[in-house]
This record gives sequence, C-alpha cells and structure tokens, in this order.
Amino acid sequence: MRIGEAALAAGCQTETIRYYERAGLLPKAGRTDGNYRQYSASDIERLVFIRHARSLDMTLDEIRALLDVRDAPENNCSTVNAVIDEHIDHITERIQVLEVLRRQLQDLRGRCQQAQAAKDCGILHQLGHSEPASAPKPTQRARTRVRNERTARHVALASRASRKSR
Amino acid sequence: MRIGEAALAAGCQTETIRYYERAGLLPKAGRTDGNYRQYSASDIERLVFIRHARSLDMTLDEIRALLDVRDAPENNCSTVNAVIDEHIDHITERIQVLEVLRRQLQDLRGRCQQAQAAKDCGILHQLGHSEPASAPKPTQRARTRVRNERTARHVALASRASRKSR
DNA sequence: CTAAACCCTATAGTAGCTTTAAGGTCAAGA
DNA sequence: TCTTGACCTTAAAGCTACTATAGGGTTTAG
Repeated sequence: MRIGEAALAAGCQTETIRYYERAGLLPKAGRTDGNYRQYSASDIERLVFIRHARSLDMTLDEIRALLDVRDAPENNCSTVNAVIDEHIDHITERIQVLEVLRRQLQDLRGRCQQAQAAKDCGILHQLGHSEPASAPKPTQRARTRVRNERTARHVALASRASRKSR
Repeated sequence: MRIGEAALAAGCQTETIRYYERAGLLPKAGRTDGNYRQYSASDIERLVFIRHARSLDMTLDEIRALLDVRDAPENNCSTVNAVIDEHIDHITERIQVLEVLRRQLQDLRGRCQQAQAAKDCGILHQLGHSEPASAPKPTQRARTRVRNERTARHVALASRASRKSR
C-alpha cells in the first residue's frame, strides 16, 4: 500500500502522514525500489488510531502517550485513563471560558443598537476604557488559554480560505 | 512613557507592544534621543482598546476593523456591530463543537474503568478501529476548527510551562 | 513513447505572540 | 569615575499541527 491509499484509508492527506513520520508517531516507512513509502495493514491501523485520537482533539503528545501504552500490551493502561480524564477537563474548562466570553460579548453588543456615528457608538466607547462590559477581568490563566485558542480560529479561517481557493 | 510602563498599563509584555507596532495596529512610536519608544496618553488608550478586544478573543483583523471605525469618528459604526455579531456566532459554534467532543470523550472514558493490561483496555481498542465511541464523524469543517483550536492548547501549555521556568 | 497520476525532499507559511541572542542607554551607588 | 543593573534596542527563531509550494523522480495506461 502506498502513501496515497493510506491517506485515503485514514482520511487525511499524504503530507500529514509524512509529517507523522517525521514527528515520530509512525515508524520510518519501508521503501519500494522506486523509493516510495510502503504501508502494511498494521501501519494503517496505527495511523487510523492516531487519526481517531486527533478527531477527539488530542494533542500529538497525548497520542504519543497512548501509543506508548498500546505498544506494550502487557503493561498497565492507567496512563490512558489519565490522559483521557485530563483531556476532558481541558475541554470542560474551555467551554466555561467561552461561555463567559459569549456573555460578555452579548452585553457589549447591547450597547449599540443601530448604525450611528462612530464617536457615539457604545461598543467603541466600552472597549476604550475601564473593563469591557460588566466582565470580571479574566484570570491570567484563562486569558492565556483564550488568547491562544483564538489563534486557532485564524488557522481555521486560513485553512478554510485556502480550501476555497483550491 | 516608555514601553515598560505602557506594558504595565495595558497588562501585556513589552514585546507584545512591539509586535502590534510591526503588525500595524499601533503607529510607529516616537523615539527619545536614546532611541527608546515614547508613548502618549492616547497611544495608551489605543493599546488598552486593543487589549480589551483581545481579551474578548477577537482576532487582530477584527480589531483592525474596529480601529478603522474608531479612527473616523464621523463615519457610520455599523461595521462594529457586524464584527461583534459574527464573533458571537463563532464562539457559539465552537462551544457546540466542544460539547459534542466532551460527550464523545466521556463515552470513550466509560470503556475502561480500572487499570488493566493495555491489550484489554477498552479505550485503546475503541481508538483502534471503526469510529471512536458512538460519535458521528465530525464534519470536515468542524474537524478543522477543532483540530486547530487544539493547537491553541499546546501554545497555552507551552506558555504556562515557560512561565514556570522564569 | 509520452502524458498523467503518483511519489519524493526541502522549505516556507499559518496566528499571535514568546524566547533568545547580542547588544545599546541611563541613573544610582562605591 | 566607573560600574552595576535595570531598562531599552533589533533580528531571528520557536511554538502546534499541519498545508502549500517548488522542483524534481517513478510508474503505468494508452
């Protein structure tokens, strides 16, 4: 099985597979005479495992931890539970932060009901001084997460945009 | 006011302010004889505006749009409403995706109740074949967003880690 | 024999910063 | 006066998890 077929089976791009190989999640693939990568059924299983974990939004580091356990079938799997539990916690926390954000934004939005001169816009005023809306200043931790999570959206938007242009 | 004081006033790092200047959100700062950047009260206001918007998780592009309106006080502010409304939509969508993810993860977590041999672990098995948990495969769009959002967490963890080592 | 479809490597780009390296400026204290 | 240390400067690299691009080589169908 060559890389294109493997990508199809796993629902990802060929370049992503090469990336996983470079990142050490997949072993260096065997090669044909023409230097094409070759994949066995168990290689595909490993790749599918990774993609499933990614579809649950786990990081490559978390997946590495799961793969390590998977690679040692007699060992104890308690790490697995820990990884999943922590991952659930992260997501839960993130949902809470987003809900606070949404409330703040809705409050902010309420300050300008119709199109008017910018100098009279309640939203611009509110952003200009003191705290935005009635919001308690987000903690440093929350803020960091939010800021970075947002990085996400850019990337998402960027990739959506580039998809469009394909 | 020099850059350090400005950073303190806005609750960010000095390097972040330089970054905003490079990114064109802040005008090129004036300089002292010793080539230090100098900030006026209105420069600080602009910076605070940016930071407030960022604390609401807006992108620099969205903020640029708000600043443009702010810079033309007689112009119509309807762009502002549009930016905020769209931003609220993004966040709402993201919350929904995360809630689906959380349900999937909780389902997955239920498949292994105690530490056991890795080869018997229900979580590893589930990740290994077919679809994870009972989850409908996330749409391409959702998946992209999620994957990228997660990028975020790495960054968050990274910056938390580096904070620790300071 | 050639064109299309596939594969290869290496490099750069994405958002919004943060970190690092290698310095220059300036005020206070010995 | 000299130096220590706190502050500032620029430029470049790093972070995640890819994706895209450039510039090639291989294989296979017609």
